[in-house]
Amino acid sequence: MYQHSDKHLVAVDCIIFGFEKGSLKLLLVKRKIEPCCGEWSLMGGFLFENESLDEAASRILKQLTGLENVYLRQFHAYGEMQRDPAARVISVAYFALIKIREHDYTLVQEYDARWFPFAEKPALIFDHDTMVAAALDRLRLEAKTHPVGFELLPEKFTLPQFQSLYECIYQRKLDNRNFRKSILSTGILEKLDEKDRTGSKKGAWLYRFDKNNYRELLTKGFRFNLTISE
Amino acid sequence: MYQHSDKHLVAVDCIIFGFEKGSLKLLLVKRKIEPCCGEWSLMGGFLFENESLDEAASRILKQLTGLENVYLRQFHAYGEMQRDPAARVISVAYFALIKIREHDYTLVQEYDARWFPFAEKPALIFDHDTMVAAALDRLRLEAKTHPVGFELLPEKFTLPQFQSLYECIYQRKLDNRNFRKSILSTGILEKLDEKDRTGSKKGAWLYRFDKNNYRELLTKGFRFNLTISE
DNA sequence: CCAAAAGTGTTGACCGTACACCCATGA
DNA sequence: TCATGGGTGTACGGTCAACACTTTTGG
Repeated sequence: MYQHSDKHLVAVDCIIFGFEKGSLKLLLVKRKIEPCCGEWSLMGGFLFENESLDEAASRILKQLTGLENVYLRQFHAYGEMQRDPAARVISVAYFALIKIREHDYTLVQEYDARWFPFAEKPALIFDHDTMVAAALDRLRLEAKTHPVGFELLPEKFTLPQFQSLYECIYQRKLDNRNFRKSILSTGILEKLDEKDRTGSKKGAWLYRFDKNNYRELLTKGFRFNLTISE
Repeated sequence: MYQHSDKHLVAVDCIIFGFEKGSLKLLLVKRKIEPCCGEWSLMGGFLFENESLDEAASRILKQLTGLENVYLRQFHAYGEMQRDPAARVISVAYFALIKIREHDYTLVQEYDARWFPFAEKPALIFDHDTMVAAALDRLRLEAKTHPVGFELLPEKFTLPQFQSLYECIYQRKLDNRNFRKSILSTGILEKLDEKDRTGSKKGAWLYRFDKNNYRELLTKGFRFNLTISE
């Protein structure tokens, strides 16, 4: 079947988001092959004959971070003729949300990779800047209607941290009273009996994402909906 | 470069939406090649060496409908190993919104294609049912925040038609007073001095999408936002 | 005791939603 | 004159947005 049709190189590129010290970060690698060897790029790789696109994305993410079973979503396929000057390559882009503290630092070093705060991101090869911009758009969309913030924070986190994450994602100051009200009113945060005193002398209460209650609420028709007006 | 990497067949499949006689429709073709010859499927084709994904989608849409420059958006790439039993094929899915009256009926006949009301859609080959469901989800998302309804209606249309379209998309009855209020308040509809009397004896006023005013409004920070609660 | 971050309530404006009757016309 | 679909306005409740001071504690 289909013998006479053209075949193509298919790549998968991963936009890897993290959050640390109050800023949203991006994991980038220094490219080791031509063309554009030595320049910054997204982590990517070619699709194998015997794996699905999702499997390829997981494989590539694991290669660089050591992580599995993290939040990873396809968001767009890029297929312009000249996007890679060396060859005609179709690239399917995925974005991942990971907890920075949990990834494998040694792997990142091996790959000559680095975490960049979003604001300090260098120019990337090919159409990777476009991909990053699209991924951020998608993240913004997701973060309003799904509790994805938790994917980027450690298991225990404070409300000021949580708010700061949203402020990074939307590049905007939020009112802390309104933010707390709306996030707490969802009932998906579990307040712990511990404080985090690294950020202040008074200390901030730690919370945990109550996944079970979230699932429970979903079945009752609840929809996560943080209102952040554009 | 990249000599040792696997190459793949890449297809593009189009979910083609239309709206006619108060129902949302889907343009499907009867497949002419094995496997699954004779079964209903989406219109698709393989990506050529010398065209981008978007170009392939336009080409394939034009092949079947004769239309160019219509609303056409990529929404997902499908890459499961076994999705096509005959070969390993990556498929990039696009959805199109067209005005049924404007398409080329003879082409559709040549291809053994047919418009199906959404509710009467037959089972499709491979993962095409999944694609259709995903496309509808995407259409619902789009229709809330972008004035895509106009892509499916003739240039001049009545408010009852417009409302009926939204009722089809969201599978729900809407209150006509509220619907009119919200759509008219956007200021992107231009009321014409004509009535359409095909639907009733009284006749309904015809409107036209005021594209220029819409663009104008966008620059002023306006965002289309029809509130249709899930 | 002071600096620095955490935490806490109220009000007004706007928006979404619910709801029922009259109008115009051709048959 | 009647059946059919087209068109119209209001009131209530809930949600969003704006806003400033007190608390805690380590240094």
